[in-house]
Formats: sequence, C-alpha cells, structure tokens
Amino acid sequence: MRFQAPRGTADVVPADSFKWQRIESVFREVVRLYGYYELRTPTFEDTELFTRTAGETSDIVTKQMYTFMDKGDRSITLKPEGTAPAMRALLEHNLCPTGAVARLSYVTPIFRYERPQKGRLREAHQVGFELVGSSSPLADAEVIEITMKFYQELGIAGTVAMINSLGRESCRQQFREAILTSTAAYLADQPLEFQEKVRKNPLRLLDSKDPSAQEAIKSVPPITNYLEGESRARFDKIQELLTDANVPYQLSPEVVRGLDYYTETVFEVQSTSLGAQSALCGGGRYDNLIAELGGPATPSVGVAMGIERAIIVMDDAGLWPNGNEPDVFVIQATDQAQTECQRLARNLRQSGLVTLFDIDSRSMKSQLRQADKSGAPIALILGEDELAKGTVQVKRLGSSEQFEIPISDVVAKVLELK
RNA sequence: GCGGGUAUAGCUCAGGGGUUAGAGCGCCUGACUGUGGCUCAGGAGGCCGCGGGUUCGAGACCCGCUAUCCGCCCCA
Repeated sequence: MRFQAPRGTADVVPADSFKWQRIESVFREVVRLYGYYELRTPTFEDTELFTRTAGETSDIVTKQMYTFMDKGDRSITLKPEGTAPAMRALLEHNLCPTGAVARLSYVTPIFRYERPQKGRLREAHQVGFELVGSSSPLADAEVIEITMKFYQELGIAGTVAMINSLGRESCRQQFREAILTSTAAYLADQPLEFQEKVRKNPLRLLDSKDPSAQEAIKSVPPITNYLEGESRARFDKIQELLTDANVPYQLSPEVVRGLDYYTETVFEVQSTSLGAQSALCGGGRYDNLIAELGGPATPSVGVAMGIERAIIVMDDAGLWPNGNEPDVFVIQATDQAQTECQRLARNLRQSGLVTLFDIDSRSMKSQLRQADKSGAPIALILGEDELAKGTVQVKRLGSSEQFEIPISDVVAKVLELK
C-alpha cells in the first residue's frame, strides 16, 4: 500500500517551492509598505464562528466545511476562510480599540470540502489583509490599490479590479425584491431547491454561469441603481480615488461574493487562465462582522488572494524568471584535493554564496555535468596541481572561458562574476 | 452534491486479447591522462492506479473503488 496525499491536497515539491516563497515575499513586502502587520491564527476554530459570519445559506457553511467533534465534545471546524478568525483574534486581544484603525495581514491554509478541479483544492492557501476600524472610502480604495499592486509586482499583466457595491441593508432589500420580480418567470421553471436558495439570497443568482440564468438576469437593473445617498457617494468616491491612483478597475454588477458578511463595496480580480475558477482574489467591506462576533460596531474592509491560483496564472504566462540556481559549483579534480575543496566551499558560503559540491567524489566529467545542470554560472576546479601552486581554476559555465587565480582571491572573484 | 474524460518508466505519451511491455525527453556510465553543453555507444528504472470478474490467456474486455482533469455548483 502506497500512500498519496489526500484528495484535494497537494505537496509543494522543492522544484516549485521557490514560487511560493516568491509570492509570499512579494506579498509581505507590498503590505509592509502600507503598514500592515502579520496576524497568525489557529488552523481550527469553533464551528459557530463560521456559521455566524459566513451566512447560513452560503455554500461554504451548508456543505463545504470540515467540521468534527473533538474529544471534549466541541464542534470544531478547519477554517474555510481567513477573515472571521482574524476578527475573532482582533477582538480577543483588543487589537483595534474603539476609535483606532488596525492593519493586519495573514498567510493561511483554508479548507473546503469541494470537488477538486484545477485551481480548486480542499486545502488551499491564501494571503490576505484587513483594514479594520475605518468607514472612509479611502480604506476601500487602499485595499483595492494594494491588491492590484501585489499582482503588478508579480508581473501578472492585464488584471483589472472588478468592483461593485451592495450598498447598505436598505438598498439591498429593495434590490433583492427587484431581482425576484424581474426573474419570477425564469425562477418558476427551476427546481424547488434552487428557488428556495434564491429566495433566501437573491444575490446568488447574479454570478450564475448558467446561460438561461444570465438571460433572466439581463432584465435586472444593476444594483448600483439602488444605492442610496451615502452608499452612492462612497462608491463614487472610491472610483475617483482609484482613478487618481491609476488603478485599473471596471464596474461589475455581477460581482456579489459568496460570503454573507459583505456590505457596500465588493471586488474581485479574475483571470482567464483559471478555467471555471476565474477568481484570483475576492474582497470587500464587512461593516457588521465584528458586531456579529460580539464586538463594537467596527467598519472594516479586506481581501483574500489565492496563492495556488496566482501560481497557475504565472505558470501560464511564464512569469518565473529564475528558480534556485546556486552561485558556484566546487569541483575536485583529484581526491587529494577533497579537504581543500571543502574548505573552499565553506569560505564561499561564509560570504553568502550558494555553493554546491559533489559529495560522492564522482569523475570530473560527471562533476562538470552536474555543475552545468545545476545552473551555477561558475565552476571552481581544484586538484593536486592547483593545490601545489595555491591556485584555483575558475570556469565560466555557458562559455568555454577558464582561467587560474590564487586561491586567496577566489571569493572576491566569484562575488564579482556571479 | 451532479455529469463527462483519463490513469502504462521520473515527465509526455504509444501499445486495443497471444512469448521476456515500448518511444522521446530526463537519469547513470563510457568514448587515451584532470574539463560541462553537441554527438555516439551502453545501462538503470514499470505490482500497466487498486480490487474483483470474463477468458486457455487481460496492460488491453466488464464491474467496483481511488485519484486526477473538464463542465455544473461554488469560490481562493
């Protein structure tokens, strides 16, 4: 019996791990510039944290959570998303005292029991950040701007922030009714279960890919028609801010998000490389979430970006300039030089140079082949002759250039050439 | 949760009832002394996804399972 990774999970093998490291480091750097600090929360939480916040009708809560009873008869759930746990921790540690603003970032696995597909796993990973405590449209714009900067830094070209506004509760109420009336004929022909779902949350109908649903939706006026004074003003202001910041965006009335805690602003970034899973990230404002968790009313906005999905897009576009090539390969031309080769390698590493060496003392031909394969730009050759003279052969791989220098100059030379 | 495709070497894939299962790429070794890439020669590496069935005989046909991919649903 050979084991394999559980369905919907994936190993990150050494040949790919640099991609994860790159995405995470770009994320940390971008977010750092705006003053966000990392928050780490547990892998599992009380189940109720998610049922209370994500929405009882949402698919995540109704059928996608990894929920189990622990040995103390507590209902536990592996976190299906990052925002609710972050807000729970924020309250628990009073990270955002009343009147203050907090900026938090996180890198986390998320778990959803779904049928796996390309870009859709049961254990996936997200990077995300939250701007807590401000109702200013500048907060919405900041979050969207950072998100787009992140994708730009990764080199993902042509991305556009697809933005929409769900308005405040009263706007949504009117809009829900408008959806139900204008799609009544279509709905009547649908399965009862589906009708029920739409009645509970009509917004769900909007991002359906079913052609007949899309046809029916055409008669629904955009939700932004229903935005009342303050919501309207906020949405306009956000657009103005994004335009000023040179952030590419488009108004996208079909973007409504699958988590019920969103209010006012919602947005996504999509990519065609992802097939049926078109969303690269999703975010928005959640002004009621913290109060829902028992905290003071705290307007907040945030976003979560899929790491695996970013990797798919970057693979597709060939955006990985270099992997993890070593700087230099040390080659022992004769066995007698082994100790000296080891010393040399140690010195190189002391100076921060990634240095490889064939520990199996294979033939020189083999060592050179390995050096070539490794992608190192330089090979250093050291044998009896060089030992006697106190020198080293420096070979530039990729050309046939080779020269001899005193061993004492080697580190400086490699630093210069690499 | 529903529908469809696929599963053979590390990778991409051929073989469609009949001896010891193949190719390309990759890997290892060698082609006079201590020199890579190109070329040539040799070699290693397969429970043909797992379990059952049909058959004189199954990698191939049938059933179940598992995994994966695509679509629906949903979303990162």
